[in-house]
Amino acid sequence: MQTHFTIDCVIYSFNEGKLQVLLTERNEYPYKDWWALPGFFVEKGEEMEDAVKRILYEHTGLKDIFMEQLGAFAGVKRHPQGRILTVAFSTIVKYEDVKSKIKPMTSYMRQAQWFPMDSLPELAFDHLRIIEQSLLKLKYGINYSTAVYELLPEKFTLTQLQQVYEAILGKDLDKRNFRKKIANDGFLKELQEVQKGVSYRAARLYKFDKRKFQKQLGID
Amino acid sequence: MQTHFTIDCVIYSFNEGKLQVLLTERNEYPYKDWWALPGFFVEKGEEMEDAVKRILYEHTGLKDIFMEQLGAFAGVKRHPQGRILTVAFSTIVKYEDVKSKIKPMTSYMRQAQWFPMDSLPELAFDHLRIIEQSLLKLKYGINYSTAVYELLPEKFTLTQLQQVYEAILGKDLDKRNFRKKIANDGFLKELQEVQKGVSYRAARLYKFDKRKFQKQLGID
DNA sequence: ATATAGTGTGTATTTATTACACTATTAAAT
DNA sequence: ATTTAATAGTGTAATAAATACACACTATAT
Repeated sequence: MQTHFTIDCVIYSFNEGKLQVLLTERNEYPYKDWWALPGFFVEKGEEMEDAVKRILYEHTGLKDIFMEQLGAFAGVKRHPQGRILTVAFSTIVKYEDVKSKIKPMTSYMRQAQWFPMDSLPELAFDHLRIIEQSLLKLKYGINYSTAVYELLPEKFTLTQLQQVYEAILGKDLDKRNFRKKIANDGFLKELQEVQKGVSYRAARLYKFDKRKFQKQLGID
Repeated sequence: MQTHFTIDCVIYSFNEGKLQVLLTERNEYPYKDWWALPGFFVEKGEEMEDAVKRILYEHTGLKDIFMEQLGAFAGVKRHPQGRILTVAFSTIVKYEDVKSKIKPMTSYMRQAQWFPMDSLPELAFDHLRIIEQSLLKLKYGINYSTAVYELLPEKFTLTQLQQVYEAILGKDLDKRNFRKKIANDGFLKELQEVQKGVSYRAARLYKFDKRKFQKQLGID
């Protein structure tokens, strides 16, 4: 038996203290004018990983970003025109790296736009479910993945890092305990630099040291 | 674009102190005479969850067992005849519940047989990769799922439970610490019954109390 | 000078994790 | 009746990790 085969992509970034998701406005039936996850049909002979990269590139101008598979959604009724199996992926990009104007790339989609996770519009198909499931995965893996650092610029303050944790976990953390945990992990490189352009005490900047992270994880 | 659509199923059980996987011998090209995961094409209009149930039933005679999706495997080159997308699932059954003779159900597959995880035969397609990935998932989720209890009979001893943990984690555990952890979790109901038919001191039997487990998990 | 907003720090308590060795019970063998 | 073989069952001390909690410091804007 054959099925149509698409991929959908949950693209995260972090801005204004909030986790953001990239959505596009559909220009085709069904769900014309609804917001949906960026996604397309996978082409004949195309690896699905390449299709994800393509979508990411078309919507953000970014390349070579790691993407994680969430799973297949294949309900017979998820699409009014019969089964369309979609494999959902999630990827994380730095907000600042995405060109300010995201353009419509095909006739199927109008514009693309960031939405904060806590105020999503109504979504086409089962895309809300996909996003929810993806967030759960992000949450459970937060300490075993580099996701939080991919959401931040190269140099960041501990407060920003804490905000990313809080956004993903959906709860506030204690500042002192958080810093103790981070110091204890030892994945960060402290820079001899501080934040600029703030009208209050400037915070110290840090970098993520991927090598140390991988070494620590590898030992387990 | 359309693709062929199959599902493959990693069916686990536990016997003789080892985690076991059910495999079938292929009777068709490609990979004729190779061992492979039980799997089939999903039929038109059939939910993939129903296809998994069907396969489980055909191979074990069992129904109504929970199954977990592992993800889609869709490499263009995984099947010599062009892309065949497969969604892998895993399920767990009690060894004792499976009829002793597992019969071939279709012309595609000859026999089905349990193999202990630590001595699998060479496998068709990317099925070894699927099994490995599935085991990883089982391992990481061991404390947050009911998997271990699904591998055991309704009444079991603490030693049996420990063996299941050891089989999944792939390492030995300390008996006293293990029992302390289990007692501390509080998911087990101690029965006024002991093991029978053993030629040494009979161990106490326990039951898994699913309600307590779910309550505990829900509070988080 | 002072108001503002966020930075940066320590200690005590509780809770989990690890390491470690002997006695108790039963059925079978003698 | 006694011994043997096989597994069940149990506690404590040491260490490490997680939590709860409050105030002084500093850069900038006005």
